Amino acid sequence: MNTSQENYLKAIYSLSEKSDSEFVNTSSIAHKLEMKPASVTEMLKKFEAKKLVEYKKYKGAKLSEKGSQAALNIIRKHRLWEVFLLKKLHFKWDEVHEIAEQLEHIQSRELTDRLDDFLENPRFDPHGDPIPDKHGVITDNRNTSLLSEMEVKETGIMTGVQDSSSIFLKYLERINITLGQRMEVLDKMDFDGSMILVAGEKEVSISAQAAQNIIIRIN
Amino acid sequence: MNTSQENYLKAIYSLSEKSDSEFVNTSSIAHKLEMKPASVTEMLKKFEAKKLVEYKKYKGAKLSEKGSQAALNIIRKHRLWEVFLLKKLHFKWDEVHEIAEQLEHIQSRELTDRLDDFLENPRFDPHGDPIPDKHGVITDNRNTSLLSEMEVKETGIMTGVQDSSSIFLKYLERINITLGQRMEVLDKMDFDGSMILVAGEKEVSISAQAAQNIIIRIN
DNA sequence: GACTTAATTTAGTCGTGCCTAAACATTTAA
DNA sequence: TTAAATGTTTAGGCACGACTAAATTAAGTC
Repeated sequence: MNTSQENYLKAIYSLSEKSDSEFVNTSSIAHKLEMKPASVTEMLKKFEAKKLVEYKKYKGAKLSEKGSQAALNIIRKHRLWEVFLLKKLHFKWDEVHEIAEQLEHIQSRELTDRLDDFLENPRFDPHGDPIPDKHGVITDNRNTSLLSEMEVKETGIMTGVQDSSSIFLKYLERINITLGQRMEVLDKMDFDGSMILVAGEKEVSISAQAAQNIIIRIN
Repeated sequence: MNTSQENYLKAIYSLSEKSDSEFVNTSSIAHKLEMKPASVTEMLKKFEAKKLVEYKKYKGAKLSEKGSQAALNIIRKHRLWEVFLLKKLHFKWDEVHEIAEQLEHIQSRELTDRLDDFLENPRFDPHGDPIPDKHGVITDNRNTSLLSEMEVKETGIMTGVQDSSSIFLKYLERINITLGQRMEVLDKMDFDGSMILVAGEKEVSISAQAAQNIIIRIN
């Protein structure tokens, strides 16, 4: 299993998380990995042979138990390294993703588990995503919703983002929105779907597009 | 520049360090990388085109300034990660090399420099090898010799090993020889070249082969 | 239900880094 | 100084993971 194949597994995992149907189709994987659908088809056939996925022609692929475990292991490594980069090396939260993309492919079970202990077994990464334990189990007890789905006067705490691209994270930092902040929805504008919030102490206006990418734990 | 090419650079660097002639030949590189000479020839031609080495047919290759800097950068990363694994994650000194072989290929200048600071700018790795600084400069002020070259009654401090294979390091651990230990040569046996030492507090017998792989700072 | 459109797969190609076998150059020894 | 032995390069091939273009299947529309 090399870096390329691990990236396929991650892509399939994250797409199947968000999609309603069981199978993820060829073109969505291709789009996510910035490759051509033809290349994806080839790889899916190889994965089928290795029993990492169930593959149905013209329908797509679904991770097997073995494939899921492999994907979760990579996600675990990615998120642990992100914590390391932020907490120990003091990177900013929009800088960690790119480097973790490389570190997640380091092969050593022992390393991952020791890193986990060194970081004192964090349960969430800097973007609020839960970190699978060494058995691949995610205990995500967040009662979550997207900011865009909240009603006026509802409150909650920002626990994560759906888009961890540098460009989005920089935007959030610029308008003083950070993880862990309590938020209350003051208004939703009919005009463009933008929202007015109290975030931290201040009043903030946020676009509909941004609100669709912010995860809130309601309470 | 990928992992394979970085390994070539490292191999050329370490061979040219030990050899007397300027150029390192094809077969020694091939032997070190466990590849066939034909493959090495091909890669050397690519490196020549990239101006990483000077390549002379039937003679071998010599790193250019650019090639040396690239090699030193990889060595710097390798040794810093070894320190991290030993000091922070509490791996044993014979376990760190293998994992550092992977970590050394992570590409991020910023990461390397931050790691250096996090580790408080160590000057030597767990095997006693000096760590190049961010400009690729090695300040190795050790007045070194091989244990095998010491005379009876000479003393010194063990500062490194030439062979960092797990099998050798385990052997040293088993006979209670560790880095930083003061050593005095009590006897050299004509029979097989083995040596009797005081290492730490105890008397130890060590084979000629092992003594050729132990670096001592004389004083 | 036939037809158009969109998605997917197949077939064939390419660059990379490795290989083997054969040709060639250099070194060593007679 | 030439012949043999050794080391190096060249030529051709292979697996891998990507691609394009063409063929095929599925889905949507009239």
